[in-house]
Amino acid sequence: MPALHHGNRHGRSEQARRSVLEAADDLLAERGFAALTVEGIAARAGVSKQTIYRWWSSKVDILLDTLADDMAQMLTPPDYRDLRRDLSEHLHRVARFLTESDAGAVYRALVGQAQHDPALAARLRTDYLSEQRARDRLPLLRGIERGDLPAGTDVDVAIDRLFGPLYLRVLVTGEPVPRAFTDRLVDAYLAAP
Amino acid sequence: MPALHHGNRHGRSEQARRSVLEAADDLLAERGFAALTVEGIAARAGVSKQTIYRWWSSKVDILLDTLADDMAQMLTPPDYRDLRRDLSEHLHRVARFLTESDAGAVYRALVGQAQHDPALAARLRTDYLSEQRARDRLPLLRGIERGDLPAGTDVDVAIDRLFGPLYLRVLVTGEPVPRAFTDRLVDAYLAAP
Amino acid sequence: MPALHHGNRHGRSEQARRSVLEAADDLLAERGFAALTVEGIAARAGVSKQTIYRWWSSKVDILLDTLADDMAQMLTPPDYRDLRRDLSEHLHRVARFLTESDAGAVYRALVGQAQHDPALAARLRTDYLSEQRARDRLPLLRGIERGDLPAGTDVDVAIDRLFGPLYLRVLVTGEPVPRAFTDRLVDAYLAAP
Amino acid sequence: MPALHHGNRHGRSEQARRSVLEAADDLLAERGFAALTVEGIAARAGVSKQTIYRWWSSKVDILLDTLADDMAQMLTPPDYRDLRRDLSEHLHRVARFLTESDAGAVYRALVGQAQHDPALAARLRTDYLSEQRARDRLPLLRGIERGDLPAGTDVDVAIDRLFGPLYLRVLVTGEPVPRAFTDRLVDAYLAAP
DNA sequence: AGATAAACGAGACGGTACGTCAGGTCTTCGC
DNA sequence: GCGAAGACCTGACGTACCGTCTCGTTTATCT
Repeated sequence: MPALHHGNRHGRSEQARRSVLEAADDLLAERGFAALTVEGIAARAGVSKQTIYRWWSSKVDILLDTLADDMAQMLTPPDYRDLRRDLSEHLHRVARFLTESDAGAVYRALVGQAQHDPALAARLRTDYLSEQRARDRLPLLRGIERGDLPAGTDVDVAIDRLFGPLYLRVLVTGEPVPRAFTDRLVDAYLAAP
Repeated sequence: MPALHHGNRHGRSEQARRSVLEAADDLLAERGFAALTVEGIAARAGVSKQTIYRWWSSKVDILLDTLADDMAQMLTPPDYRDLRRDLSEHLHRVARFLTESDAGAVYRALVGQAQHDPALAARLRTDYLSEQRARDRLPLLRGIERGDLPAGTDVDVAIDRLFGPLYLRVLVTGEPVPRAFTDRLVDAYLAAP
Repeated sequence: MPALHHGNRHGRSEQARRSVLEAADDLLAERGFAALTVEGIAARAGVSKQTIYRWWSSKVDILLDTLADDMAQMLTPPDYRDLRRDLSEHLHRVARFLTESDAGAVYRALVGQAQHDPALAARLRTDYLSEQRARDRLPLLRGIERGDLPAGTDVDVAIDRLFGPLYLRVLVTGEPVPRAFTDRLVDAYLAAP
Repeated sequence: MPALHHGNRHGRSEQARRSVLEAADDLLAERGFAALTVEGIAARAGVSKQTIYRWWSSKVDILLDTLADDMAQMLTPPDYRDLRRDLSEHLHRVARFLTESDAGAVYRALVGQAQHDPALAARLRTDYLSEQRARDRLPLLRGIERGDLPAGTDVDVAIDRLFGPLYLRVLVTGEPVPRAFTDRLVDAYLAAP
């Protein structure tokens, strides 16, 4: 059995890194963002505060770190070679990510915090949202290639129309986002693309 | 000249109330929500902390108080007896409210905070968003009455489709929301209501 | 029963002040200066760190505060109208203060700390030692007045000769300071004043 | 030129040892004992913390190490075969050691620290002060041998009387210790030995 | 000429305490 | 009785060092 890692010459402890990310995730889920503290994360992770501050600049920074992998994994659109189905499935997955997954809770917390913190907003956009936007474009671009959509289609506006109502419900009104709702958005878009 | 009010036997000081609301508004605009503290508001307003806690439960509560009047004032839709024009104008006003006004900044801060604070989320929805939703429905209801829209139109989905993309830009991507964009949303909606 | 004091407009809590001084004294006696921390004092006194820092600048400052009264009380020389007896008694009292009393332990800790901290050294000298020096002079001045000592006696050197050996044992060699020893110092001084 | 030493099989690096002792001495002189840290010494000496902890147990231990040689060198009493002159010269040297030399600063810091640290106090006494006491006795013992002092002279009390006032000024009152003062102590002692 | 093993630098680790800040509560006194 | 003032306890902040630990390198000595 490998002894517990207590630092070495070549870089950080992967063990400590994982403990921190898991502790942050768990505490966010259990108590919410407002009750999330660096001290609490350190205690839960069995890690010293200094170790956290050595590698992350704030609790927000930790949450961003937990988010990186999950988003690409969960939010890559499928390719059924069928525009309607691709959109329907992708929207549904995004809806489930946002409303049901732990990573979605992290994401909502960060978007909320970004309303108070322009630096976080900028970082979210350049590092996360732009990649997600690139993934969201894929089904539409494939649709244009196949001729299912007109050549001149404004893909960004399409994405705003398809996903905007979903974010409105998730972030503002708190209404549920069932498949019937997301499918209706697809219908509306395809009726007047 | 009447001396500054320092308490009396007949109800609260309107002066203190206004100082607090203004101070909160100003500090939010100047430094942002994260730097907004009850102590800072008290100092700026020339009021004691106790006075604030006597009448409001938190800084969020103060901001809610500043919001109440402004929203009804700024976000009541006009009535040109023309569905397209009503929607276009109303969406444009909402966009300007959200992106340019001080009250809009307060609103965004509160929606952000609501991501971390379920009690605030609930209060926002019951006390503010539902009223706003009622105002948003008016142009569409009038359109249905006039026969500009089919009788079975789902007004709530319509609102989600019209305003969702706008919120997506404001709260998430940070992209501007020019009139051209909001008009395009109206076009898309009217093309497939 | 009077409720516990939790602050008021005019002045500090005497209760908090006493708790802190007692806690500091106790902890010094129990664990020594090195283990004395502001956090520990706060916890023991049932007081917040903030309250300590509001009124004292450091643990050293607290200890100085505990010392003020005790020194004048314990170290005022008696007046038997007899030089030898006055000196003998005063030296003995100083020796007991330094070696046996709690206040003496505080004093030794502060003199020790003053070796590392010039600001403390200066403060000790101006605020405490100079007053003690004034008290130490009294028996000798009375002896000069009575003609028991020559008019030109250098009182300060006399004090150095009488008390120096005592401090050497207390601070450096750690040897005991019995009455036989202090009396011998008095004898030696009176033999060649 | 030999490359910098990075360890060898048998025995420690003399270079590292010297760097550490010098760094500790310099930092004590520059910033004082309170600001002296093992990390600071390591950085200044170009040595790793581990190397320090391998050979010394604390910063105090390092300072003790710097002191060992210096004391014997500087504080061995001369032998002029003249009691008054021997004592006068030795007292003067001790005074200069304590007040003017770097080693004296180290010594004062350690005596200060010993007030908070019984283990250090014990070690200082057994390893350093007893040797110094042996040196201090020499002039007096020679005086007794020569018949300059009575055979029954209590040498330890003599040392306390001669050196005590000096320590009082150095450690407590901070007054200067000029030759006139030390000579006066010798006069007083010889007048009533 | 290796192989070995002690001592080295670097630096990450779990901790303790620091001194500061804001939160929310309580008490006094002036108007 | 309201409001200003401000002291209080609580709890988290981010920092400085502590003393421990591993790692990969260097180098004197022993095969």
